Amino acid sequence: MASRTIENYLKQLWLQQQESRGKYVPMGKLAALVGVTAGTATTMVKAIADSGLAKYAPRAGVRLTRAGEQLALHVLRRHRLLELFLVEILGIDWSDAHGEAEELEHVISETVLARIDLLLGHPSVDPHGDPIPSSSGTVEAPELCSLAELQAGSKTAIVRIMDQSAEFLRFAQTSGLVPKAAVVIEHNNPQAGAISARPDGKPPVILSMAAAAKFLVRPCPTAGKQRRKRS
Amino acid sequence: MASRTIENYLKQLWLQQQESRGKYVPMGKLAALVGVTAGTATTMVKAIADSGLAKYAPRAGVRLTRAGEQLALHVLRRHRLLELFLVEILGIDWSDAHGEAEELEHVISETVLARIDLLLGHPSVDPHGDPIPSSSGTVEAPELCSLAELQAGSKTAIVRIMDQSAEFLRFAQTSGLVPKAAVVIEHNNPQAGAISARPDGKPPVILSMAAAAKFLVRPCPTAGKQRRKRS
DNA sequence: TTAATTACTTTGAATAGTCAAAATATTCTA
DNA sequence: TAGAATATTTTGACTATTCAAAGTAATTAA
Repeated sequence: MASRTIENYLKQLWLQQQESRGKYVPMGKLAALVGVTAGTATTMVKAIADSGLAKYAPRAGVRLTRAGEQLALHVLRRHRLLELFLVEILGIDWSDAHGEAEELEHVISETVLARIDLLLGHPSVDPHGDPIPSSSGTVEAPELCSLAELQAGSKTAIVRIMDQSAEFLRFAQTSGLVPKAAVVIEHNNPQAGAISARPDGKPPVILSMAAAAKFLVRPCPTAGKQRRKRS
Repeated sequence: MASRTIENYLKQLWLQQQESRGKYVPMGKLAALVGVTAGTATTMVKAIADSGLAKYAPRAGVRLTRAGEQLALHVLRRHRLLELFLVEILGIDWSDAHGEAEELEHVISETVLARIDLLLGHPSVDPHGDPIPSSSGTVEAPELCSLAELQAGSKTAIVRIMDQSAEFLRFAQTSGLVPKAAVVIEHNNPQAGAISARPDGKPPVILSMAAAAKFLVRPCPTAGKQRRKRS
């Protein structure tokens, strides 16, 4: 099977492809994500491409093949199920779960994974709201908008958080901006470059647009409303 | 810290030293336990000795230093807590738990281990009855005798099983010879080279002396009884 | 006490993964 | 469009771990 190292490259590649809508991922980007030098990434990617898991275009970048995507999704499934397991069953801190899962995802067996999945009741999202790929290697991520896109006065609920760093998650938790939390937008003036959001039963939180964009919510402003607004 | 590989060498070394009462472990033995060639073991052991975790005497063998023992015990603690966790919490088969734990023991963090320990209620033995070293690196294994040493008619209870192989454990389980099971010795004629033991509520099981020796029990024949028998 | 067997060590080579630095492209800027 | 700046690839080297095979020591047997 694929080594730990290769599993990591594939996973990062998949995640990055989501961001960049399937475009070729540049070497420098991949190298940074995996945490190696660009030269190392080039070497590894050529090996990965040789084994049929990715397509490599010199100086353009890399893209996963179907087989590569499948493998990446299996790693991601392990990762996300483990995160949820660590938080729900073992009571590990939300902000630490990601790091712990990074290690475990490469050594957990199918058998153990199946038990975890069962114990958690075949969950569909991890503690950050990220969808858990199915065991057959499919994911559906619903289209969501972010806190930054909501007008003052809107009521919505956090669904997903697009930042796995322990610091950001700690901030999100103490602010009350966790998945399933109800939130009211108090101020959102585009000129100000920041918004104020009030989680249910908590004091309002000021967020830069960049930070607000990391919180995906539902419901969104309706298409109708948006259209009316634009016209 | 120590690599996975080195952790494995140390663990096997510790286990073997228990068997051989602290004597130097010969290279061939260690190599077989770790699953490498003797040449590889020699190379690794020299490196381990250089880092102060073991004492290496060419052509005589290896022995752990105090530091090496400590490290080995931490690995063993992880291993045994994980085994119990896999069986108790995840419902993994008894006979599979050992193999699964072999992998996990090298990647589990102190934090996760502490949660597992807590969840299990700070247990003192793993599913095979092997004692779990404390977090400060101490183990006490009570002196036990084996099924093979009991006379016909004795009643006792299985405490520990000295074989981790999945096949043997499957056999033990289907026979009802599991830790805590009450057992009556029905026949034990030294000339026959085999005994018959009946677990509570199960049909009797025939065991070779070698197999019977793998089941450690309590209570043992009393010293008094033994003396009387010998005289 | 020599010879044979067995155990152990050494040597040379291989693999996976990595980095630093040099060489090459590409893109951006003026 | 000629540099300059930036990104990528290549090269050479290094670490950790392994094996096979050759060499060496110790033990056993005759």
